[in-house]
Amino acid sequence: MSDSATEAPESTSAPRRDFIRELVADDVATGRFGRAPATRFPPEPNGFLHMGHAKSICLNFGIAQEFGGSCNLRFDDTNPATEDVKYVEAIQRDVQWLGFQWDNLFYASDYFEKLYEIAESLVLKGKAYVDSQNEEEIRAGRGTVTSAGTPGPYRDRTVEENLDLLRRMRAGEFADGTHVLRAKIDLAHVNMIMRDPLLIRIRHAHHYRRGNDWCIYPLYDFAHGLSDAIEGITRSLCTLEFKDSREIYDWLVQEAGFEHPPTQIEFARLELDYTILSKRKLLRLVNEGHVTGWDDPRMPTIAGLRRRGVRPDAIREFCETIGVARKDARVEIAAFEHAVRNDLNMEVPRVLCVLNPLKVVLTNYPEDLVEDLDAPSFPHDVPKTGSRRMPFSRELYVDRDDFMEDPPKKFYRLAPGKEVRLRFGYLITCNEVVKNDAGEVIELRCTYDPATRSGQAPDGRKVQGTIHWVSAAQALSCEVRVYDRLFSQPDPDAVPEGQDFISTLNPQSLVVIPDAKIEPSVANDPIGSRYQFERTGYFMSEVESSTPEKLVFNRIVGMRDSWAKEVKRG
RNA sequence: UGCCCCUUAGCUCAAUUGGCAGAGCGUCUGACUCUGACUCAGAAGGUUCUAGGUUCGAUUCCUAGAGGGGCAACCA
Repeated sequence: MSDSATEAPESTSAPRRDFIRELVADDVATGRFGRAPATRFPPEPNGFLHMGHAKSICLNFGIAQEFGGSCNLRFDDTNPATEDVKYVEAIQRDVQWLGFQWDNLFYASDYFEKLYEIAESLVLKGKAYVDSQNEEEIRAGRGTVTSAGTPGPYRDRTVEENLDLLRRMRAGEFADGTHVLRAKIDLAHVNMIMRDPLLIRIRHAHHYRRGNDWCIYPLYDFAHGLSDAIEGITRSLCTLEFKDSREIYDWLVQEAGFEHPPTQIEFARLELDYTILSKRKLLRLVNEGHVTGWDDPRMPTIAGLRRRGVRPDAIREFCETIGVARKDARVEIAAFEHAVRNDLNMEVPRVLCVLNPLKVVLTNYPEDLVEDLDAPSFPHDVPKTGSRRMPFSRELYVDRDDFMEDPPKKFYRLAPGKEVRLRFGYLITCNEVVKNDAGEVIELRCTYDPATRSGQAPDGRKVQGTIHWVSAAQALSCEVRVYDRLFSQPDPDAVPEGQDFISTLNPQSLVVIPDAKIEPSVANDPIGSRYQFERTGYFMSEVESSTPEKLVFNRIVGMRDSWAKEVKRG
């Protein structure tokens, strides 16, 4: 009587929302902003996008989609020294590849005029002034976290003088660093950011979009919130380290007179085990040649993951599962790998490839016979169909890992006197081990059971192990690049004094196998095709490196491997 | 030693806003299997950072403390 399952409160799959989505839902319910939810993804074009950005992209574009709002892509290009069109192009490509389309494409550098007008209006209201102290003097005047700052000698310049100076700054009359525009707030404010923050600095530099039109450039705090406001953003999502900036954000949009201005919400930036998500550090890896470029398949960049073979669906799925919160978070790489496998498992065809070939001769198989075995491309639980033919002959290759001369108890692969099943083929038994002078195993001599072509033994005997193989004569030679985590410890930055994250680079992050053997059925597939190499992992033929003569495969991710765990345990 | 933020299972997050602490991933066990994969079933895993307080009742509210993080760039 107690098990009246029908009565259970059908836990309506209530959309579990994070705190940001709660706020946005509330915005919609109350009409707080008087407009549909509007977000933006605002990268500075000074590097390639990485997984951390993917989290932000999924959040910003996701919210726009879910609430019928809009999301802009805005380049926060206010620093001429670091930015470049090549990054602008890469970022657009990566966002689209991830599956998102912006409602508007904007550049903060297009707001320079508008921002300058706001600057003049602040001066006119006595809310901003031109400071002519040098960098050190300004820093000293700001005080410390435990002591108040002190007003500098230029703080009380007249509006006329400030306006004149600001206009001459813009006109290019002054050298870099001689003057700066500051908001006039409070040098003793408990929030350091509010101690007369710098708004505009002089930089006689070439900007990749504005050329030499401008010699004054707005700083982040001045440009960011106002750019949001200009675009009619409702919620400005950023990472936790900007928490203290919220106060100046609010101050500026208010002083600039925006109605229903946007509001900043901070969330935790993503940190991933065994890798680094910092554009500055990734740039170092590129510049110092530790990787081949921003799109090196070991890089946590979108471009690197794409080249590795990861599909955008997996990245989006991953971003959804990690959620968003206000607490610093280091996510296990296993969670990402799970998302990648989960995505690929249902999508890609199976194929057999022997990474470390060991020759097997079937001594009782006819010399010249080549059979054509039928092999389904998907397992029973993947709702896809298709199959290919696999040649089978007297000489085969199997993987060295699948043979042990003196195996432990639970090793159910090939060993002297033991029988295994060849995937899609026959049962074979190892009779003889051939070694070279150095004592290395170079060939196995086996017999096959002709009655087991179905994979079943007519007498009903059970065979524990099934291994993959290829026919030696027909197999294609290929290169396989086995990628592993870039760093050898979970937190690459956790190093002894005097060292840095470079010292924790994993020397085994790339292992090249120059001569692997793959079944011939893949010969005519388009380069860039993804596969599961059965029992080995997921792979993609790489467009950048493959040639018609020799395919090059990247390992996207290995299979979950409980045997490896068993071995590790001893 | 100022201000602000954070602390719930190994990890990431929940807990209908004060009412029996849950999910996914990971781990382990078993079932299934021509992939040691997938799938399925189950288990272990918690002093909700600590100490007080308010309350019939606190993960939730208050106070103090501890630990972690952010802020003193003419970077973003």
